[in-house]
Amino acid sequence: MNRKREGMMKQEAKEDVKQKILDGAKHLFARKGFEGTTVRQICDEAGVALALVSYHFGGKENVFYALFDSLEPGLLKETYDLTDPESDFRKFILEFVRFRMSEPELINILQQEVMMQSPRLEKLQEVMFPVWLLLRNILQAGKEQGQFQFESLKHTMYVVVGTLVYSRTSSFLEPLLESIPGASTKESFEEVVAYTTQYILNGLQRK
Amino acid sequence: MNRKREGMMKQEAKEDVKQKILDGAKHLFARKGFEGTTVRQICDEAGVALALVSYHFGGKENVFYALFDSLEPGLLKETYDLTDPESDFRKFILEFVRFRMSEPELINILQQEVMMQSPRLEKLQEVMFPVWLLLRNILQAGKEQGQFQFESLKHTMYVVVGTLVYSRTSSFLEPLLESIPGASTKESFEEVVAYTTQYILNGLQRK
DNA sequence: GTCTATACAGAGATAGAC
DNA sequence: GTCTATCTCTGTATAGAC
Repeated sequence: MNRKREGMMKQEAKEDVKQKILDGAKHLFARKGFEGTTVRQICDEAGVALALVSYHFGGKENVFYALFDSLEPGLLKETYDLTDPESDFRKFILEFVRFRMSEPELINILQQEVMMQSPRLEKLQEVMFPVWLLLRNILQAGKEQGQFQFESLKHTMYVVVGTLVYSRTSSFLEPLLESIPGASTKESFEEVVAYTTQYILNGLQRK
Repeated sequence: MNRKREGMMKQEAKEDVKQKILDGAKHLFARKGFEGTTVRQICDEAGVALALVSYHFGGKENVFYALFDSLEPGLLKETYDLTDPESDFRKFILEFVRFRMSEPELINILQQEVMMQSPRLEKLQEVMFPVWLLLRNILQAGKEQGQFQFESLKHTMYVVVGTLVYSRTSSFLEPLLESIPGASTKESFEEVVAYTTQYILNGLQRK
C-alpha cells in the first residue's frame, strides 16, 4: 500500500519533471541550437537540478530525441486515397500548416538540423520521411491525372517543400514590412492556409 | 629596404593564413553551426596553429563576421528601374539563384542564424536587407502595374523568400527521389533558374 | 607571423546526501 | 526522485619561444 502510493507519487513527479525538461529544451534548442544549448540552461529553464537530465534521459542527446518521439504529425491521420490528388493536396497543405503553426519550435529545430546535416538527422528523417513520401505520391498522382503540370518531380519537391517548411516564426522580414498597412496584424491560421494553398497550386500550373 | 620587404612578406603570409582560416570556418560553420564549431577545428581545417584565430581576427565571433564582410551580393549590381517589374523579377531570381549556388555555405549559415534568431543576426541583416527591400519593391511595383496578382504583400514576401532561399544543398530529400529516373543527375544552373522562375511567377498568378 | 604550452572558464556527467 | 558538490574533459584565449 505504502509502496504503491509512493510509486504513483514518483510516477507523477517524474512525468512532471520530464515534461518541464522537455519544454525547456524545446524552447532553448529552437533559439540556441543543439550545440548552443547547455544542460545547465535547460535545467534552469525547467527549474530543476542539473543532475536530472542525466537521470531521466541519460544525456542531452536523448532529450533531443525525446522531443520528436512524442511527435505524431496529425498530417498522416487523414486519409489520402489519391483518387483526387488536388483535394488530397489541399488537405495535406492544411494539415502541414496546422502542424507548423502548432509546433513552430520543432519545425525550427528540424530546419536547423537539416541545414547542417547533423548527425542527429537520421532519427528525425524517420519522423519526416512518411510525410515527404506522401507529398511525393500526391504530386506524382496529380501529374499523372493531369491536375498538376510540371516536368521535374525533383525540382517540384524542392520548391514545394521550401514553401511549406519555411518558417514564418522568425521575424527577420518584419522591419521591412512594418510600413505596410495591416502587415503587423497577426495572421490567422485560415489566412495562412488559404494563401499558401493558392500560391503552391498556382505554382504547379493547376488548370 | 629590409623592413619594407619584411612588411610585404608579412602581408602576403597574413592574407594567406587569414584566407585559409576563413575558408575552413565557412565550411565548418555551414556543417556544424557557429556554436558547434570550435576554434581548434577551424585551425585544424586550415592547417594552422590554434593561436592564429585570436591573432588575426580577435576571436571566433569576428571570424564569423569576416565571412560576410567580403560578401557583396552580385544581385544588386544589376539595374532595376521597376518600369517592367516582371522583367526585373526574372533578373532578380536569376541573380539570387546564382548567388545561392555560388555560395551555398553562406546561405546555409545565414539560414541557421535566421532560424535561431541569433545575436549575430543583426549584422547579417545589414547584408541582406537591401536584397529583401529590392524584392519588396519589385513585388509592389508589379502589383500596382497589374503584372502580379496577390492580396497580401506580407504573405507574398514570405512564400517567395521561402522558395528562393530554401537550400537544395542539403540532400535530405534524396533518399525519396532516388527511384525517379534522372533525379540523381546534377541539375544545372539554368535548369534551377528556369524552374524556380516558373514556379514563383505562376504562384503570383501572373497573367 | 607562427608556433607550443598553458591558463582558466565552462561543458556534460556522476557521487552521494537527503 | 531530487538535490548539491565535484570530477573530468574540452572550450577559448593568451604567454612566450622562435
